[in-house]
Amino acid sequence: MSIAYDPQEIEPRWQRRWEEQGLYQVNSDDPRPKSYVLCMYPYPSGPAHQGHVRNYTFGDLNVRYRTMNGEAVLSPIGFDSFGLPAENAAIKTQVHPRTFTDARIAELKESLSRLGAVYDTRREIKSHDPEYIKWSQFIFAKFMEAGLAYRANAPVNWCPGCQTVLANEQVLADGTCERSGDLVTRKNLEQWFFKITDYADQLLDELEPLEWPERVKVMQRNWIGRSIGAEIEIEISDRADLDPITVFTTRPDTSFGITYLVVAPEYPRLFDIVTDEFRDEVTSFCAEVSSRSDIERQSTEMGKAKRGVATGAFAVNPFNGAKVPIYVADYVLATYGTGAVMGVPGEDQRDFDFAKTYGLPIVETTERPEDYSGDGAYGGPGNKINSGFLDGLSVDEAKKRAIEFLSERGAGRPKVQYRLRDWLVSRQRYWGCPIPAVYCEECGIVPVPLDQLPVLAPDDVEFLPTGESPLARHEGFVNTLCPSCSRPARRETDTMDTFVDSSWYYLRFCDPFSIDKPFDKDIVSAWMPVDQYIGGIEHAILHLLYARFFTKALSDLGIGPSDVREPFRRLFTQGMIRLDGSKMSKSKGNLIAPSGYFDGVGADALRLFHLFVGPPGDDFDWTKQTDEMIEGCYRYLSRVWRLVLNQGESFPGVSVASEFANSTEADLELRKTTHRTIEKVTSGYKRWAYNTCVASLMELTNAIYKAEALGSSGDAVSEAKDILLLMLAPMVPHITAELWERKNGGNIHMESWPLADPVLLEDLKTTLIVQVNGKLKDKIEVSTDISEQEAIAAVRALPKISSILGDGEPAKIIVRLPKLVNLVL
RNA sequence: GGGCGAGUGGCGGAAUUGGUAGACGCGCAGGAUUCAGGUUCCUGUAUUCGAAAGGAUGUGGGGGUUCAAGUCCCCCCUCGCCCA
Repeated sequence: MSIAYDPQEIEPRWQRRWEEQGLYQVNSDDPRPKSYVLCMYPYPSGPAHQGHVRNYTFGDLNVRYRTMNGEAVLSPIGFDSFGLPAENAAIKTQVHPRTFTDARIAELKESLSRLGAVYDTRREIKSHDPEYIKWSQFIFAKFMEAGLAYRANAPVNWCPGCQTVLANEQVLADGTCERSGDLVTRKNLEQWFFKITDYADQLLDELEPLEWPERVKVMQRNWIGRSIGAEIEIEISDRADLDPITVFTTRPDTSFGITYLVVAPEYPRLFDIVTDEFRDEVTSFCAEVSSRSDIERQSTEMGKAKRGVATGAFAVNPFNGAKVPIYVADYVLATYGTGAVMGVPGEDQRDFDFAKTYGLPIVETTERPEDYSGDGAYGGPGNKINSGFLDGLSVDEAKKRAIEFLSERGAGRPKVQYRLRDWLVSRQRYWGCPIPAVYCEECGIVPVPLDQLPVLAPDDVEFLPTGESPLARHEGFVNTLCPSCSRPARRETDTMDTFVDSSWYYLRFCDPFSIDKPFDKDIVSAWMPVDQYIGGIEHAILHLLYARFFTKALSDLGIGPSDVREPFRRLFTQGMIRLDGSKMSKSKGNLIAPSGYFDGVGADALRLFHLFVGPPGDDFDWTKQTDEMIEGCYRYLSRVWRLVLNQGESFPGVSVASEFANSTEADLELRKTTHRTIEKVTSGYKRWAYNTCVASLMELTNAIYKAEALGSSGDAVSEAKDILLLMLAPMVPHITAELWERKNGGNIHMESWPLADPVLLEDLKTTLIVQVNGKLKDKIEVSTDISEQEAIAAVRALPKISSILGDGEPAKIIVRLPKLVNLVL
């Protein structure tokens, strides 16, 4: 009896060997077909949790599987090491964020290493590394030169908890900060933006061919929110001194149904429009609205809160000359469209509700379908009515005709509107990449030139909970010379959103060795796009949209290769791990830390569990039963261990068919099972159905045990064991490497993925299902080339069937050879 | 309110094209091994009627299409996510 399976002895040994051997170091001149497998850039929060384990198990499995399929696989790892937690810790403990972060990185690296994940370690990247900062800043400066980075005064999201400005994407649906949970407020501040809206159309259109989960694509489409419609200039009645109000609408066909106009409380010219009589009321209304969140304001359920007040002014409908009142209402946002909308209560539910509340007329301009029974607004198709020259046209025809009418009169134009806003990138924080800009009284805003990069934040700063960046208080940092005219100037003290760092790291991974540029275009072109990107669904909008924007912008600026327009060809979003029963919270932390499992059942058993527990894309609940299931995985691996080491003799290599000339019946059965398993498991790997791969491999294991008991020959058994190990190798690398070396010598992960012998996949016999009225009655073994007559005769001969039939005849016989015969009585 | 996804034993889940529902594992029960516990091995395990043979029912609920529905169609319920 061999010594027992001891992961504590095996795993560290192999982890050391993989690191020493550098097997997963690849170069761009590798003759093998290239591929690129990447897990999303992790924030180093300390030792890995089970979510990491799942993520990096999928990543490592893909790297090893592709390598066994003959590809040169780029498998890098790095750390998204800037961010608030390190700075918050600094404020609390006065430990420098770098010290704190480096310690967390070391812990996460240790976890990944103990998981058995393999990387090209030469390519490691850290966002806070001066080399990386330099090129992030270089890109920012290039964006400035190209007008893609600009400063603007804008109403911004301010989180009082984080004491910083947030991007729209970082504000949750309920108006709270995604990080701290505090209610986000509005502030007018001058900030840095990236002009992502320039790329709105490309970001939308080029989403189509990507092999991404459909729901991620849908989320991005919604986020970009392209709507096609028209801008209409609406004159203010009896106020020739005022410019018209511009409204945006996707439904110009409903223009004859305009019964009022609404502007946002923040509408810039609101107080030009308001008549003296209404001025006080409007003023107090606006003050009241400013305390409501956008979400509240857009909600359709507001209870009794006042949604709007009249301004006393009137507008003239350019279509029919009708005078309609102008209101100010909270449900119109200044930041979307023009900050003014036309009120069409007949066809828009929110307008309908508003009109009802304020006693405004409602005009229907679309003929309702005959069976229509709704009593609110109707937004569906139908012919136009009450619409002058549009009457009788369909909605689409009327849209076109209405835009023509406006264009002819200079009262409007076709217009495409986006929901996507420019990306607010400046943060009033210390632990981020400093924005490389200098304010000079003579030269204005000047980007810091390449030869003065990186701009590094000084270490001798005070971390205080004031909300002001420590950089702003550091005289030595703030005071500088203008790079352009050398006069005294002031340095920008804001840092970049950390999403900037994660927007180009995958490009740097292709060529982290360049010292005179962020990366070499040709080398990037050789590896990109990422063939398999793996991460959580929580990044469906933010990170993935920003990275796509960067890829396109860098390509246009000539920094990235012209042929790489999309970063991630295929995306897999893994399911989340939830903790069952949020009540038992105190033990949670301990429950999900993987280190206890590494120390106990080993990394292989934990990896196997994550692969086996269910479909990789599904969420799963971590429960009390989970430990027992992990134990089961460990038991299975022990079983494989005993199976492989208990053989009498060792057969090197995977055997070929000719060596099996004298096989017995049991051998043939085992070989068929083995080769059918190759088919099933290979297809499972391709479909990310790893849970069923594990099941099939367990079945194969059971079959080998059985075959040995039945006296199968060594060759068939040895072949089956080899193939079992090869197919387990990407999943549980340590035990398979150990067993392969002991059994056959050599490195299993450099072996080729097994191919099924087509001869062994052919079935001579199969199970034929016998049904009566579609219900299963019996099964018979038949040869696969059985004829219809033979099949029917065999079915009739069954005692069960003949007793059911008696003297009667079936009304109909359905035959699907060679699988099924159904007698219909 | 709109869109997308899901609902299968005590539990996690299987079932490419409609054709053996519950693979595989966990748990549980019985047996063998063991001084004993653990380990390991074998057997059983959807529900229900039955001593058994065997029968009936069964994939959230209700209809439908079909020789045949977890799978396709319609309505409804519950949960999750995204957008309002």
